[in-house]
Amino acid sequence: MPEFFEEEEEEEEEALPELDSDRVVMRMAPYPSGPLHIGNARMILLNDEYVKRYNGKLILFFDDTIGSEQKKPLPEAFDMIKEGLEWLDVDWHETYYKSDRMDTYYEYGEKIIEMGESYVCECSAKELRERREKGEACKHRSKTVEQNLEDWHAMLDGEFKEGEAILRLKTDMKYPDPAFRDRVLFRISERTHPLVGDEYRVWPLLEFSWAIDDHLLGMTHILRGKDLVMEDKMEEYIWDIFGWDHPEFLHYGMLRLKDVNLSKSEFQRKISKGKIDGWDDPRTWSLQSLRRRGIQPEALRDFILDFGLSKTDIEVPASKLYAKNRESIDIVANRYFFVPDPVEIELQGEIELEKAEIPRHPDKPERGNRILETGKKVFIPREEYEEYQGQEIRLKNLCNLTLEGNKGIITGFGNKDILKIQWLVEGIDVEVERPDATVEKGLGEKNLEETKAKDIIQFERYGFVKILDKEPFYTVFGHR
RNA sequence: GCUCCCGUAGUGUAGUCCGGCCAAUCAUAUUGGCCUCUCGAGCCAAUGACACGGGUUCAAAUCCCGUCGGGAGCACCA
Repeated sequence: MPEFFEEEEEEEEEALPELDSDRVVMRMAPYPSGPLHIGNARMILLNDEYVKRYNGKLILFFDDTIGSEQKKPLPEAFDMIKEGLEWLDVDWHETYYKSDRMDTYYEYGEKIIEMGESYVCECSAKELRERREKGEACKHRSKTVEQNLEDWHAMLDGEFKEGEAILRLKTDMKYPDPAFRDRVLFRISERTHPLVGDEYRVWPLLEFSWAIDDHLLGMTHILRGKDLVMEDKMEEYIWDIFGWDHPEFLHYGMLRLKDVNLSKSEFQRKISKGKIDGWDDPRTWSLQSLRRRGIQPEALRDFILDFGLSKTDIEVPASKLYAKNRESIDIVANRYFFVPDPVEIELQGEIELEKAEIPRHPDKPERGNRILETGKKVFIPREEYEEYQGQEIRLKNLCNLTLEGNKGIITGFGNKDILKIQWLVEGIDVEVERPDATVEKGLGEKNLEETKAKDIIQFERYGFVKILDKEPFYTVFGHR
């Protein structure tokens, strides 16, 4: 067993490119608008994997600037993110908050104005966009350093309202990449921050705050998605202004799960409107929701690390994650019968067996058998009841029968190579929460009483579920 | 439209930097067989790819040019 794992880890590491460095300091920078979800896992696990491999330092850096109206920091997100990291077995060494470092950003913001590299712009967002497109500078660009410093202090002192003034970097309005023309460094926001309240009204944008912090905290490697490649150039531009060394950038492409939507802010809206129960709703694909479904952290890690560091955009079906997870849980999950949407049928003929004995796990006989009562009246799933009318099927470990309406005419008892289905003569009410958040009801065998909450079990022919509650018996569906 | 990135089997991925050891790796998927009283697991086998077109070279998945396709950015979000 240990050998098996060692081997697998070595392969995993070889899949990642080597870093050309003997010292590694990296950071994960989640934005606290909700818990981490499977889409963030790539950023997290790649960082963690590299740092562990090089015995480096990993910093958790909450990117909690004020955000936007559509993307707000959420007070409970901070703890949910840490909870997700712990679940994923990520080791980090220090924790920082952007909102805690505002004075540092102001200090360097002022420096960059003094160096004549930035200016306070009073254009509206619309004007700015139009000029950026045309490559035209506005009149504010040519102000003197003294005027800019004065306006900057006016911004800080609250003399401008939200949207009335911003600090922009002087790159070049003719720069070929329109995205790079005089980007915004600071802007005014009158929203209340969940940690620092109304203490600040001028907030840095990520490019500036990162340029400062990545240098100040001695980052050696910066891992980010392809969607943020332009931030590389911004950071380099700012580092050059201050004459600082450049850390190395690593990029990964966009990861999409087929048929799964992964927007944190969208879920934030739905949750606040009450359309979704909470952050562990299976539809959110948050780490919390995956844990709830019985996904194992090592399966997720395996799944993600398999993609390596490629810049290719990928779309993978969730079934790939399930395949990994099955490797982890198949051997631990004991088997039980669950009859979804049960239909009662009456057996015709003599029943030979008083009890049916079925192993708890087909590959682990040492776990013993579970015993099921037999009887004339048997519940079977409606799906098979309807689909196999007139055909011979087998009640697993009990008997063969031909379905004739609500009657089951017994044809024999020996094992036979026909469809085998689960059945019960008695049982307890069981609910299964499906990945689409609907709840399927059915009958579960009485032996389920021997299980514990949090156990992962398999309902034969149905799939793996995690037990959440025993009274009432409530489970969450993981996958087949 | 402009800028940047990417393009290996159904899906991912190794190999691309430093051309030959690549008639191309591994996983997953699919199909068939074995095993198993689950549509689970396991075992064995098969299927299946270098986007296209030029060029350089004794030799190209690998280098160069072009084309096509996909993605990202062009927010006072991250």
